[in-house]
Amino acid sequence: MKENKTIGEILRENREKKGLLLRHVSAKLDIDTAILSKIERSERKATKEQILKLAEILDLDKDNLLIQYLSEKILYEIKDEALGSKALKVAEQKMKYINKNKSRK
Amino acid sequence: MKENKTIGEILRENREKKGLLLRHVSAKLDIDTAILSKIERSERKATKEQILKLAEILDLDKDNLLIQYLSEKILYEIKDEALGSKALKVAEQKMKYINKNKSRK
DNA sequence: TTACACTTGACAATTAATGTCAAATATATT
DNA sequence: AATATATTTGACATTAATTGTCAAGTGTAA
Repeated sequence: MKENKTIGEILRENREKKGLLLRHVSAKLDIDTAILSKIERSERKATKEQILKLAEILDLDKDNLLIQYLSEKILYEIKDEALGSKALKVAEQKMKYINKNKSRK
Repeated sequence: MKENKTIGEILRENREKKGLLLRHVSAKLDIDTAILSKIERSERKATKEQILKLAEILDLDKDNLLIQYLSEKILYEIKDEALGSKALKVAEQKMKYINKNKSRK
Protein backbone atom coordinates (compact mmCIF):
# COMPACT_ATOMS: atom_id res chain seq x y z
CA MET A 1 0.00 0.00 0.00
CA LYS A 2 2.47 2.62 -1.17
CA GLU A 3 0.43 5.76 -1.06
CA ASN A 4 2.68 8.59 -0.03
CA LYS A 5 4.60 10.18 -2.81
CA THR A 6 6.08 13.62 -2.62
CA ILE A 7 5.09 16.16 -5.22
CA GLY A 8 8.60 15.86 -6.53
CA GLU A 9 8.20 12.14 -7.08
CA ILE A 10 4.89 12.66 -8.82
CA LEU A 11 6.40 15.26 -11.11
CA ARG A 12 9.42 13.18 -12.00
CA GLU A 13 7.43 10.02 -12.63
CA ASN A 14 5.04 11.79 -14.91
CA ARG A 15 7.69 13.72 -16.74
CA GLU A 16 9.57 10.50 -17.46
CA LYS A 17 6.38 8.71 -18.39
CA LYS A 18 5.94 11.33 -21.08
CA GLY A 19 9.55 11.01 -22.19
CA LEU A 20 10.29 14.63 -21.45
CA LEU A 21 13.68 15.91 -20.35
CA LEU A 22 14.25 18.43 -17.55
CA ARG A 23 15.32 20.76 -20.33
CA HIS A 24 11.98 20.52 -22.09
CA VAL A 25 9.86 21.10 -19.04
CA SER A 26 12.02 23.75 -17.43
CA ALA A 27 11.96 25.69 -20.70
CA LYS A 28 8.18 25.78 -20.55
CA LEU A 29 8.36 26.92 -16.95
CA ASP A 30 10.98 29.46 -17.92
CA ILE A 31 13.43 28.43 -15.23
CA ASP A 32 16.82 26.78 -15.15
CA THR A 33 16.88 22.98 -15.26
CA ALA A 34 18.73 23.08 -11.97
CA ILE A 35 15.65 24.30 -10.16
CA LEU A 36 13.35 21.75 -11.66
CA SER A 37 15.84 19.06 -10.79
CA LYS A 38 15.78 20.29 -7.21
CA ILE A 39 12.02 20.49 -7.11
CA GLU A 40 11.73 16.90 -8.28
CA ARG A 41 14.10 15.78 -5.56
CA SER A 42 12.31 17.85 -2.90
CA GLU A 43 15.34 20.03 -2.42
CA ARG A 44 13.36 23.13 -3.32
CA LYS A 45 9.72 24.06 -3.22
CA ALA A 46 7.91 25.02 -6.38
CA THR A 47 5.76 28.11 -6.58
CA LYS A 48 2.02 27.78 -6.97
CA GLU A 49 2.28 29.08 -10.54
CA GLN A 50 4.85 26.44 -11.39
CA ILE A 51 2.64 23.72 -9.98
CA LEU A 52 -0.27 24.86 -12.11
CA LYS A 53 1.86 24.99 -15.22
CA LEU A 54 3.30 21.58 -14.45
CA ALA A 55 -0.17 20.14 -14.15
CA GLU A 56 -0.86 21.37 -17.65
CA ILE A 57 2.43 20.22 -19.12
CA LEU A 58 2.18 16.78 -17.58
CA ASP A 59 -1.59 16.38 -17.96
CA LEU A 60 -2.20 16.05 -14.27
CA ASP A 61 -5.30 17.04 -12.36
CA LYS A 62 -4.78 20.61 -11.20
CA ASP A 63 -6.83 20.44 -8.04
CA ASN A 64 -5.22 17.25 -6.98
CA LEU A 65 -1.70 18.48 -7.56
CA LEU A 66 -2.48 21.74 -5.80
CA ILE A 67 -3.82 19.90 -2.78
CA GLN A 68 -0.64 17.85 -2.59
CA TYR A 69 1.39 21.00 -2.95
CA LEU A 70 -0.47 22.91 -0.26
CA SER A 71 -0.39 19.99 2.14
CA GLU A 72 3.39 19.86 1.77
CA LYS A 73 3.59 23.56 2.45
CA ILE A 74 1.55 23.09 5.60
CA LEU A 75 3.75 20.25 6.79
CA TYR A 76 6.81 22.32 6.04
CA GLU A 77 5.57 24.94 8.50
CA ILE A 78 5.49 22.49 11.37
CA LYS A 79 8.13 19.98 10.42
CA ASP A 80 10.43 20.89 13.31
CA GLU A 81 7.69 21.50 15.86
CA ALA A 82 7.02 19.00 18.61
CA LEU A 83 3.50 20.36 18.82
CA GLY A 84 2.92 20.23 15.08
CA SER A 85 0.33 17.47 15.19
CA LYS A 86 -1.73 19.28 17.79
CA ALA A 87 -1.45 22.53 15.88
CA LEU A 88 -2.77 20.80 12.78
CA LYS A 89 -5.80 19.52 14.65
CA VAL A 90 -6.51 22.94 16.09
CA ALA A 91 -6.13 24.46 12.63
CA GLU A 92 -8.78 22.08 11.34
CA GLN A 93 -11.15 23.02 14.14
CA LYS A 94 -10.65 26.68 13.39
CA MET A 95 -11.16 26.01 9.72
CA LYS A 96 -14.48 24.34 10.49
CA TYR A 97 -15.50 27.29 12.59
CA ILE A 98 -14.58 29.70 9.82
CA ASN A 99 -16.49 27.75 7.21
CA LYS A 100 -19.50 27.43 9.46
CA ASN A 101 -19.70 31.19 9.92
CA LYS A 102 -18.80 32.09 6.38
CA SER A 103 -22.20 33.14 5.12
CA ARG A 104 -23.21 34.96 8.27
CA LYS A 105 -23.22 38.69 8.59
CA MET B 1 -19.92 29.11 23.40
CA LYS B 2 -17.36 31.73 22.37
CA GLU B 3 -14.37 29.60 21.76
CA ASN B 4 -12.38 31.12 18.97
CA LYS B 5 -10.06 33.89 19.97
CA THR B 6 -7.11 34.95 17.91
CA ILE B 7 -3.70 34.92 19.52
CA GLY B 8 -3.85 38.67 19.37
CA GLU B 9 -7.04 38.76 21.41
CA ILE B 10 -5.58 36.37 23.94
CA LEU B 11 -2.48 38.50 24.30
CA ARG B 12 -4.35 41.74 24.66
CA GLU B 13 -6.84 40.37 27.18
CA ASN B 14 -4.12 38.96 29.35
CA ARG B 15 -1.92 42.02 29.11
CA GLU B 16 -4.79 44.22 30.22
CA LYS B 17 -5.79 41.76 32.92
CA LYS B 18 -2.32 42.25 34.34
CA GLY B 19 -2.57 46.02 34.00
CA LEU B 20 0.44 46.18 31.70
CA LEU B 21 0.88 48.75 28.95
CA LEU B 22 2.10 48.04 25.43
CA ARG B 23 5.18 49.93 26.48
CA HIS B 24 5.94 47.58 29.35
CA VAL B 25 5.52 44.42 27.39
CA SER B 26 7.17 45.60 24.20
CA ALA B 27 10.18 46.69 26.23
CA LYS B 28 10.58 43.16 27.53
CA LEU B 29 10.26 41.83 24.01
CA ASP B 30 12.72 44.46 22.83
CA ILE B 31 10.53 45.72 20.01
CA ASP B 32 8.64 48.90 19.29
CA THR B 33 5.16 49.25 20.80
CA ALA B 34 3.85 49.65 17.27
CA ILE B 35 4.60 46.04 16.47
CA LEU B 36 3.04 44.68 19.60
CA SER B 37 -0.02 46.78 18.93
CA LYS B 38 -0.22 45.26 15.47
CA ILE B 39 0.30 41.74 16.75
CA GLU B 40 -2.54 42.16 19.22
CA ARG B 41 -4.83 43.34 16.44
CA SER B 42 -3.71 40.52 14.12
CA GLU B 43 -2.19 42.97 11.72
CA ARG B 44 1.21 41.35 12.06
CA LYS B 45 2.39 37.90 13.02
CA ALA B 46 4.62 37.41 16.02
CA THR B 47 7.75 35.34 15.82
CA LYS B 48 7.97 32.07 17.70
CA GLU B 49 10.46 33.62 20.10
CA GLN B 50 8.10 36.49 20.84
CA ILE B 51 5.27 34.08 21.56
CA LEU B 52 7.42 32.16 24.04
CA LYS B 53 8.48 35.34 25.79
CA LEU B 54 4.91 36.58 25.87
CA ALA B 55 3.81 33.35 27.51
CA GLU B 56 6.33 34.03 30.26
CA ILE B 57 5.49 37.68 30.65
CA LEU B 58 1.75 37.06 30.78
CA ASP B 59 1.91 33.77 32.71
CA LEU B 60 0.28 31.78 29.95
CA ASP B 61 0.80 28.13 29.15
CA LYS B 62 3.60 27.94 26.62
CA ASP B 63 2.48 24.83 24.81
CA ASN B 64 -1.03 26.08 24.53
CA LEU B 65 -0.02 29.46 23.19
CA LEU B 66 2.40 27.86 20.78
CA ILE B 67 -0.29 25.56 19.45
CA GLN B 68 -2.56 28.52 18.86
CA TYR B 69 0.27 30.34 17.17
CA LEU B 70 1.22 27.47 14.88
CA SER B 71 -2.37 26.79 13.95
CA GLU B 72 -2.74 30.40 12.87
CA LYS B 73 0.40 30.11 10.82
CA ILE B 74 -1.03 27.05 9.12
CA LEU B 75 -4.30 28.77 8.37
CA TYR B 76 -2.41 31.74 7.04
CA GLU B 77 -0.81 29.51 4.44
CA ILE B 78 -4.15 28.48 3.00
CA LYS B 79 -6.37 31.44 3.78
CA ASP B 80 -6.86 32.38 0.14
CA GLU B 81 -7.00 28.85 -1.20
CA ALA B 82 -10.27 27.32 -2.28
CA LEU B 83 -8.73 23.91 -1.66
CA GLY B 84 -7.39 24.81 1.75
CA SER B 85 -9.70 22.55 3.69
CA LYS B 86 -8.82 19.57 1.59
CA ALA B 87 -5.14 20.37 1.82
CA LEU B 88 -5.42 20.45 5.59
CA LYS B 89 -6.98 17.01 5.66
CA VAL B 90 -4.31 15.61 3.39
CA ALA B 91 -1.65 17.19 5.56
CA GLU B 92 -3.08 15.39 8.56
CA GLN B 93 -3.05 12.08 6.73
CA LYS B 94 0.55 12.60 5.76
CA MET B 95 1.38 13.57 9.30
CA LYS B 96 -0.10 10.33 10.56
CA TYR B 97 1.90 8.42 8.02
CA ILE B 98 5.07 10.19 9.09
CA ASN B 99 4.45 9.54 12.77
CA LYS B 100 3.62 5.92 12.14
CA ASN B 101 6.92 5.37 10.38
CA LYS B 102 8.98 7.51 12.70
CA SER B 103 10.72 4.83 14.70
CA ARG B 104 11.34 2.57 11.73
CA LYS B 105 14.71 2.28 10.15
C1' DT C 1 36.44 9.93 -25.44
C1' DT C 2 32.51 12.17 -26.64
C1' DA C 3 27.93 13.31 -25.87
C1' DC C 4 24.13 14.01 -23.12
C1' DA C 5 21.11 14.26 -18.87
C1' DC C 6 21.14 15.43 -14.58
C1' DT C 7 23.12 17.25 -10.09
C1' DT C 8 25.61 20.24 -7.03
C1' DG C 9 27.02 24.34 -4.78
C1' DA C 10 28.38 29.17 -4.80
C1' DC C 11 26.31 33.12 -5.36
C1' DA C 12 22.89 36.96 -7.31
C1' DA C 13 18.29 38.84 -7.53
C1' DT C 14 13.88 39.24 -5.79
C1' DT C 15 10.29 39.14 -2.51
C1' DA C 16 8.46 38.76 2.10
C1' DA C 17 9.00 39.44 7.04
C1' DT C 18 10.32 42.21 10.70
C1' DG C 19 11.50 46.38 12.54
C1' DT C 20 11.90 51.82 13.53
C1' DC C 21 10.11 56.25 13.68
C1' DA C 22 7.09 60.19 13.72
C1' DA C 23 2.73 61.85 13.21
C1' DA C 24 -2.29 60.92 14.00
C1' DT C 25 -5.89 59.44 16.95
C1' DA C 26 -8.22 58.29 20.98
C1' DT C 27 -9.08 58.75 25.98
C1' DA C 28 -8.85 60.54 30.30
C1' DT C 29 -7.53 64.38 33.61
C1' DT C 30 -6.89 69.02 35.19
C1' DA D 1 -10.39 73.46 26.27
C1' DA D 2 -5.71 72.23 27.05
C1' DT D 3 -2.49 68.72 28.53
C1' DA D 4 -0.96 64.18 29.22
C1' DT D 5 -0.72 59.48 28.16
C1' DA D 6 -1.77 55.17 25.46
C1' DT D 7 -2.50 53.33 21.29
C1' DT D 8 -2.69 53.27 16.23
C1' DT D 9 -1.27 54.22 11.58
C1' DG D 10 1.56 54.44 7.62
C1' DA D 11 5.92 55.46 5.30
C1' DC D 12 10.06 53.62 5.16
C1' DA D 13 14.62 50.79 6.50
C1' DT D 14 16.65 46.44 7.59
C1' DT D 15 16.98 41.71 7.50
C1' DA D 16 15.97 37.14 6.26
C1' DA D 17 13.95 33.77 3.17
C1' DT D 18 12.88 32.43 -1.42
C1' DT D 19 13.75 31.98 -6.01
C1' DG D 20 16.80 32.14 -9.53
C1' DT D 21 21.41 31.79 -12.59
C1' DC D 22 25.62 29.85 -13.77
C1' DA D 23 29.47 26.80 -14.24
C1' DA D 24 31.63 22.89 -12.92
C1' DG D 25 30.84 18.07 -11.49
C1' DT D 26 28.89 13.25 -11.81
C1' DG D 27 26.93 9.34 -14.15
C1' DT D 28 25.81 6.70 -18.15
C1' DA D 29 25.72 5.14 -22.58
C1' DA D 30 27.15 5.30 -27.42
